Amino acid sequence: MRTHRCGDLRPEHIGTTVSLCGWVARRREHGEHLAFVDLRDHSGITQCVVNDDVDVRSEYVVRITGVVRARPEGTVNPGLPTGEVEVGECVVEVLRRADPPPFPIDARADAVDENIRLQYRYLDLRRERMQRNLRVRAAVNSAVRAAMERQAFVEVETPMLVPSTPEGAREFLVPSRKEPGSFYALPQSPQLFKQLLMVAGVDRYYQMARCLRDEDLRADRQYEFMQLDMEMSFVGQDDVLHAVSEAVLAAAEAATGERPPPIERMTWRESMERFGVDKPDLRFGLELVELTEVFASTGFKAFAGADSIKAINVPGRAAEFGRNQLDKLTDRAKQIGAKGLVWLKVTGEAGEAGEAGDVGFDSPVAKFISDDEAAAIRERTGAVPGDLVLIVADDWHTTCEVLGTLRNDLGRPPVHEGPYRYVWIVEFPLFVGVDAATGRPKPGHHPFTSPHPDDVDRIESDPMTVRSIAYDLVLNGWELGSGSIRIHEPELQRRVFTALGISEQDAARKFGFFLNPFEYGAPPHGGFAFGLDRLVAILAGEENIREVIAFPKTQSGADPMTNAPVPGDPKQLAELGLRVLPPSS
RNA sequence: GGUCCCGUGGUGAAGUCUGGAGUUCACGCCGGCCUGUCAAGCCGGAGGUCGCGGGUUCAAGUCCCGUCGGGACCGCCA
Repeated sequence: MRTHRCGDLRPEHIGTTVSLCGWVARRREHGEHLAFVDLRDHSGITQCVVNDDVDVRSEYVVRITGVVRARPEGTVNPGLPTGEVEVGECVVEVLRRADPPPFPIDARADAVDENIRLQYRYLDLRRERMQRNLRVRAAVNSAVRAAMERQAFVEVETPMLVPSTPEGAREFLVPSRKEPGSFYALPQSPQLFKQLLMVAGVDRYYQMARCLRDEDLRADRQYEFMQLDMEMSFVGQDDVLHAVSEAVLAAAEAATGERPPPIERMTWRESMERFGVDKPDLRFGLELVELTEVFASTGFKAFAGADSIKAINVPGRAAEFGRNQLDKLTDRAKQIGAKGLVWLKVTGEAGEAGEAGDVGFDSPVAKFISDDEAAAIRERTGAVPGDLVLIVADDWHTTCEVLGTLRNDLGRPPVHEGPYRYVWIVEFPLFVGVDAATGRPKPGHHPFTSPHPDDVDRIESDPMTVRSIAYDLVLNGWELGSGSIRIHEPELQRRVFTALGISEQDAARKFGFFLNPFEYGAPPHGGFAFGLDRLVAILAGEENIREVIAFPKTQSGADPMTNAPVPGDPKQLAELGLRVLPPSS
């Protein structure tokens, strides 16, 4: 039907007769004998000149045949890739009339209520931005596959109907028709299967895996999402990191045209100390400053005896923060778990080089801070008049977390601004926090994660200090994915289970179908999984993964286009042996 | 489960704090004019359950209560 696409035509095509198919983006009529029709398809827009009366409206589907010619002097449109040429002597065939769309099919729809965009997603996707996002996604998928194939990974598909597993995210359940009252679960990840593929001798497995988790949705979380899932045998951490890096860097190059530099590494401990989070955004400063020693013998009650005292210095922004905003910062700090937040506005005149000058703090607690302490704060944070210093004193983890959150709130640029800063976070703790019910440590990654060999001795004596061979990949403050080297020896697995408070009977009951196969010869192995939606969103310059998913759900898990979810049909329910309870009051 | 923001012709906004006739702006839509425009221009027109329900009031888009929908976040996401 067509000889070219709407974004193809250039001066080199002048003189050729072409046929274009697409949607009418705009129509500019100048009386009966001259009209401009901008024709759009996924590749772009071309201006077509019609010298007859023509009845086309916005979004009509048409085929236009004409001759490519240079635009007359002074009418070139530099804003359009095809702007040096136009198609003249046009014959227009209307293939399908169209109702006026509910919103303009161009960048103006960026401002339209997202619910309406989702209700008419097929129109939203017709727009340049969304077409670009779909194609960035396709390019990333393709590059990732190619990188995995190059490295001798074998694509294996794992089932979507799996047994429910006790740990981890809430699962979607699928009722069994043949066994009423029994259910499949949809996989929150192919974790168990991929490790069994290692037992099976597959050696290197990968899959573009759809994962489903029935947890509340966020800007970076949907019920269903895609992971590059992979697992390797007879490897250590460096091998896994290298293989994943190849895929991620190839994907980045495919999306942006530029291959990023090798991905740097940082320990979890350093990330927490410097950035207060385990997914640091390295694009900006505002790093945490250590002050615990400064207040070792302080008279200030809020700081005395605190496990950890840290600060961030927000340069030059003291004046922005009135009492109201400072109260909001304090509320935010409390929301994260802090007992309070100390703020100091640095006042006065900085001294000449080497001189202290006449510098003070404007703060409700200024009178509790000694001159020596004040000088140490200024020296360590580098604070000068006009700066806002925020201090938290609490246990180490809370102090880091609160300031890390404030750091992000106060300094984090939009995700598409500035450079891409990839970083591996390594040496995560094996255990994180304590289970309120059992009083036992909780696994940081999952219960099959290998402890760091240097720390194995402390599993029993000092479990909370044991590091693991688990690692995360982080890009511009977003967690892209995580992985670990797995335990393949039963003795070590037993010790970790014991630390977790899982008895042998529990282990057999909960994980038996998974662990028994290891008895037939599990190779040392490890793997990784990273979220493709998140990677694509950042590479496409989007703040929200819904923008890179063709048909996403809203925050409440609904699809305004299909109206899913819908009430169960009584016949279907009966066949499945299900009865719906009335909503609890 | 919780906190905060939003809901006004097809679309986006103003109006809400401080109650007084569905008022306004831009885009779109319909009709007319127009031979070089390009998010064309000019003239005219149509289009509304102010998300929904209740309350206060002589009077509610505006105040109060509830509810539904959307978004950001906390919890949750081994």
